[in-house]
Amino acid sequence: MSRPDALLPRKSPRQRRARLTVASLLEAAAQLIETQGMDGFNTNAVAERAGVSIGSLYQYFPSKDALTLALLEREAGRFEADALAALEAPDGPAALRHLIGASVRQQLERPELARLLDEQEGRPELRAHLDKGRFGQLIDTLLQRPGLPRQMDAALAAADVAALIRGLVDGAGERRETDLADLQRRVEAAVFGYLERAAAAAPGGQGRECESGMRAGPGPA
Amino acid sequence: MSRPDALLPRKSPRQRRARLTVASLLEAAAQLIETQGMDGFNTNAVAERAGVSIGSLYQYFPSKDALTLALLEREAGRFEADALAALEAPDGPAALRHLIGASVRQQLERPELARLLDEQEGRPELRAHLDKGRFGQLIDTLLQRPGLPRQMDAALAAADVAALIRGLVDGAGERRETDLADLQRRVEAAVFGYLERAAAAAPGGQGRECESGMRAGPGPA
Amino acid sequence: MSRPDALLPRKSPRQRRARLTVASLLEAAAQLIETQGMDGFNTNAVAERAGVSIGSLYQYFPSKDALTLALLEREAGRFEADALAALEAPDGPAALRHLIGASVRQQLERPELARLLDEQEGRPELRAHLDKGRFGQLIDTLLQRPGLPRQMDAALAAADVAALIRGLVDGAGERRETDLADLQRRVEAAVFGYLERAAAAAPGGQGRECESGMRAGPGPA
Amino acid sequence: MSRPDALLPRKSPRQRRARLTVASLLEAAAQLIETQGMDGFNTNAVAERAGVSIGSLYQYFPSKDALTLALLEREAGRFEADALAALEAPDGPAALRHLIGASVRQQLERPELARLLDEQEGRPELRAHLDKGRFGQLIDTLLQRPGLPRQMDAALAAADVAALIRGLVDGAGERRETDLADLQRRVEAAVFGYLERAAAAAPGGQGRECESGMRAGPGPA
DNA sequence: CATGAATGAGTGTTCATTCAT
DNA sequence: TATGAATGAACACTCATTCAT
Repeated sequence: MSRPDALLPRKSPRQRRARLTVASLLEAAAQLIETQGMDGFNTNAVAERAGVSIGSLYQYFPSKDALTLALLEREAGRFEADALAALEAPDGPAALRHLIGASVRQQLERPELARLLDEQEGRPELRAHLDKGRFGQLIDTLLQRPGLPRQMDAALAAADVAALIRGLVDGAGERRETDLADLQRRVEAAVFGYLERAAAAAPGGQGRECESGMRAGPGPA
Repeated sequence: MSRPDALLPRKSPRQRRARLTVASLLEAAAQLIETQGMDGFNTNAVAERAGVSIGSLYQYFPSKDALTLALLEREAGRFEADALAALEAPDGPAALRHLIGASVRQQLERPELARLLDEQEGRPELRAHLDKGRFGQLIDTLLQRPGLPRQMDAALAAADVAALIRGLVDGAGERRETDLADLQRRVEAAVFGYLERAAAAAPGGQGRECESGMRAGPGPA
Repeated sequence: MSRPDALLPRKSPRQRRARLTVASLLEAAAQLIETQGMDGFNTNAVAERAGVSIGSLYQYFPSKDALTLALLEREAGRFEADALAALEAPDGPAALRHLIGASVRQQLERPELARLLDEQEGRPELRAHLDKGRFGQLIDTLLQRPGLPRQMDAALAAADVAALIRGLVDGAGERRETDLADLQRRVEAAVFGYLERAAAAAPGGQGRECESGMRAGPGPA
Repeated sequence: MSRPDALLPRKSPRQRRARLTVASLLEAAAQLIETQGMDGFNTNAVAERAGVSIGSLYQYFPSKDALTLALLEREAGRFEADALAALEAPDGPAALRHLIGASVRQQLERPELARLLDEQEGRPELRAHLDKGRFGQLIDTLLQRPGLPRQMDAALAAADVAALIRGLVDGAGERRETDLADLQRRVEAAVFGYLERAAAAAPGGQGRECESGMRAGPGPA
């Protein structure tokens, strides 16, 4: 907590072995969080499960928070790899649908992990170091796409959409839902419903879009 | 964690002094959680801030979790006192609007507390002892009211609406929003949008309601 | 008390330093029990007297009971190292005399420690994990040797002899006796007297042994 | 621990109600010790089980040790009421047999209580205030009676006999024996065996008594 | 006198982090 | 560089005892 860089990985692993070590540490952390909750997530246990000494863990991560952060980023990366394809969708609704799909997939793949990491993102120590709103920014971008109702405050709408997606998928995860398609359908209902009505509430909103392409299309594979 | 009743209050305060002690303990816990996050929430600190000895805390709460639970219930009680009025609203939309209002008020009054307590509700040790889904059940009831689109799976829809409200208000709390009316408007957009579209998606959905009383009315007092 | 393995040593010390740590912890525990009684036996004090941090104690002993158990076993080991030679004695009486000698030596060496540890053995949490009756079993074996009166219920007789030895030497320890030879003489009187008379009481007991080799011989060195 | 009289009952209960309160406190203590071991024996629990406030407990007993002591004395009194009849026995062996009978009865009636209280007697804080060796003194007296082998050191022999009886009956209690007659038989074997041989070992011991009235008679009623 | 709320030193235990080897 | 022994601040919780009501 002392040094300002206490959250950055201590060194980028250049050698292959080092990269492997880092990867096993992250996966060990993920598994512990999944199976035992945040209570079971302690550095000694992570090291042990990774088959590495606690000293080695601190070679690569200067603090527990740094490890948490790295895991958060690993998951964010996985999500983005999936979500960025949304940018290539033909129009706004399709793009948004793809993004929702990515969220749903991410969540239902490792629900407990996703949910608990979501909570960690709220921790003040981590928030500062998080590419915060990368998710929100992506949505922000997509909301500009044609075919979606123009929002008064785009950033706010993006944040709302992000929060709304997160709330729904976390809830589904807690209930151990597994039906991706159904969840996708409901999230789309909420997102597109919100966009339409929030926009409409603004003076001069465009009711016309009520029957636009926003109506549930085929959705992503 | 030893006894099964380790979460029930240890003894009910009979004397006035005792009731005061319990109240200060709960409020001290609330304040600590608000100002320092869950990290600052430890039994010794709670007792100190309440101006009471640690022994007194354990006279009334057999464990830290019991204290957390009691706080959770205190807040749930406050919410319900506000929310139950929804049952007296003339129709479904009005009732739902009132419920959303209660949620928004609760959240924006003590945003950090509300958010962190929401997270605590997810802890397995507590979930079991929680009147789980009191919120969801209330919504479930309201969704049956006339004026709202009939949902295929009412319980699921209720859970979704609950998750969606919670996601949006938590997000607003994190961003330290203070404009209750605007937040209310957006949550209504999401909720009514979801209900309409989720219902519509079901075969034989009723497009007619698109212009029904669900459209933003004056909102709750 | 939580995990079932909370009494097994947590990890075996591999490095020399670790072995030293464990040994000092055990000896510190022994000394505290000796000098301050069980009241002074608390983990923090043990660690401090051992010149080790409390954390180190818990590296090797998962709980206070585990430490107690280990100490119990250390002492049992010392006793057995001495007592097992009894098996090589030429006949029953000689063997029994040797065993009594070992008991007497053990007791008078560190009387308070021996007495208090004896009491600990009775604690339910520990009894389960104790090679219970190793002492009794040894006696059981010796009682089969020639030259000793045959007992009706050998196991019961063995238990009685064990209890009787323990009672006498504990009592002597409490009185701070130091004359090993005299104590040995009296314990032999009780043990052989018991064996002869308990056997005689059974129908067809052999009064003949009244003047056998059971009469106090020279005893062990 | 401060006042020198911290172990004496704070006041002799004169009124009938007070005597009742004291009695229920003692019995509550006894039951807690029996059922939960010394761990369950704490002042608050005793008061609660006795149906009395903790404040009242401290009205009658200035400290926990005072309560323990009083319980110890209650049990000693019960024992003596039974044992003193031994003084009226016609000869030494009969008297001793009666004493053994009293010990056996006392032990098997409430074995766990008896055993744990025996251990408490060893506590330094209590030993000082105990009519120590009332048991030993009684034996001492009995050993002077005709018909028993003369011992060199009568006090030592008495202590040995006491320790030996206690060891055997405690052991039997731990094994949850219930056959009073058999236990009595074995204790007599040990006691008389010890007396005969310990005496015989002294120069000029009287082998003659080998077949004296010490041989197991009918035993006490 | 009885009550029971309040006290607080004390105890067992955890876990992030350091550093000698 | 990797190891794992060691550290110690921090924390949950207990219980003998006091004292205002």
